[in-house]
Amino acid sequence: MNKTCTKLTKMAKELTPRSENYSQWYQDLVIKADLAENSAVRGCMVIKPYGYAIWEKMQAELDRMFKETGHVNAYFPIFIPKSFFSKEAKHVEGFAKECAVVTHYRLKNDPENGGIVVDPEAKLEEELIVRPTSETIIWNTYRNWIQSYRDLPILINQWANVVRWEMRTRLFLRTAEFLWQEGHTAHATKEEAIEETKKILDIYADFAENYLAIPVIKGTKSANERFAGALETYSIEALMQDGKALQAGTSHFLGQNFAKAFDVKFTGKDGTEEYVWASSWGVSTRLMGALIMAHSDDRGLVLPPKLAPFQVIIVPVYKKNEELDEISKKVREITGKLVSVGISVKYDNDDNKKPGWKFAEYELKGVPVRIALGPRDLMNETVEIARRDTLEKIVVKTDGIEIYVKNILEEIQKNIFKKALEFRNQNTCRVDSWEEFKKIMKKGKGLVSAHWDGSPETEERIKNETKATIRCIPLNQDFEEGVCIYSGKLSRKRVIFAKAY
RNA sequence: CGGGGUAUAGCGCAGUCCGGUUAGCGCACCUGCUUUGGGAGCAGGGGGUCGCAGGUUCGAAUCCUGCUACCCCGACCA
Repeated sequence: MNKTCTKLTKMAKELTPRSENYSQWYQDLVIKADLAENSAVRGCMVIKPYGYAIWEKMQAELDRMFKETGHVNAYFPIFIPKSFFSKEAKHVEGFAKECAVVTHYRLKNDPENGGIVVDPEAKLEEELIVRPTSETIIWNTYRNWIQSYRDLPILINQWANVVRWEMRTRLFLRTAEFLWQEGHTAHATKEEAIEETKKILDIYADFAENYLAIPVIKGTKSANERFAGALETYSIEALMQDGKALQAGTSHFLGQNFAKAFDVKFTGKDGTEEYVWASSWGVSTRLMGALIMAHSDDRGLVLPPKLAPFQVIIVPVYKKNEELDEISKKVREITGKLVSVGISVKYDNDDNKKPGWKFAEYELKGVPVRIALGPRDLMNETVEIARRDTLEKIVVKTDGIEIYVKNILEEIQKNIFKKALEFRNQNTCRVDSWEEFKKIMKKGKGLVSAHWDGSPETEERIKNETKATIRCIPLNQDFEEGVCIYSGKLSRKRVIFAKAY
């Protein structure tokens, strides 16, 4: 029984519930498009080259945004001594149940049964936790780096893998091991740390909307959903095509919790000693899942041009080899023009595959623009251009093609965001009665904006009765008098409810 | 950890109820010819410890027992 396909088939159902042949296309997508396949390791993923190229594009853009705002990259160990981990009470409570633990450092041959066993002699004095997140080991390090206000702020980001031994995994959305970036900043004042937390949230929202082309809602988390060890968790929340919400990125204001746990103090200008203020923030390969689930259609992926490993695929159509030579010559000319305006291009002149096969293949891979070029075009000085988002085809003159394609790419980027936004608008509603709320949640689709009395108990009861959770308390909203949908108590704000991944 | 399912070629599956020659089908793969503007056609070919270990039987993919792995629904989840 193939794990990959079963899992992906299921995921495809979630992606495109309206599609009849989802499983076929998604298997094709993932296996042929090299997005990912499950490895033998429980709940982990293999990201194949094409999928990884998308991740690299994301990395590159985010990295640039971080650096433009004064952040630098560094790297810390994957192993965290157990004692570090338990220093912040809430933190350990939040992560203890999902940690991989290293207890030994050596194997040896098994003389009795053959094979290899863990050498009992090689037991570690202190167990090591495979990082589920790096706050503890980083703050333990920061203690040695920070003495004075002159050492602050520290604005460090780390690109790394982390392991969370989830009871249940979902491809891309919740894997046992995932790749991410985690920022860990240290500040002299509370205000500065909060400002940093919000600044990063803005970067994430900007990235989600302008690169991933996924509209997001910025907000704060309720106490129940807050990061273990944070005073405030900000997040961006997105709506997937199956109507479920996805937390796409988080930015945490940690207060002085970790500074206190790891005794990180600094001397201020006035000579007084104070604990350092902190933020931490991250986005992960979950964004790959978001990208797939937000835009895919029955033909496969739809990639925003800004994140496509290549934006244009050129497919030659020919019968004889001499024709291919002619076409290839023309393609070199066209490629040169496209590259000159910053467009990335791939030319697929593989003789083993027919044009029709290639058309379908690159649609699965979500390549934004396809250019087909055959003898007919050579004669007329034209090419056929096809858009992935609308599937429209049009024949245009090769003269000035670079401007034409550049415009199309920009249009696609805007258009898929617009589509996603329209979908979200259609699937978001304001609800003021408990009966209506229950009815909507029974269908389990979409975002619901409703009043909540602010108590964790009410939140818990709503969750138990409907499976809906508070995704976030949106920022920048006007106060609005109302009554809690569940308890009837007074409320001054609406919050976003949804079923979530 | 509870409930339900699955395990047969690289992938997707049929065959299991009711045991019986040489275990099939589609895709993929290899060879040849014809094809090439939307996943080509024909002909031929290769590939299997039927999840593992026992048992019943003249005979087991099929029945029995045990085990393992995976999937789904819960519990859990920044």
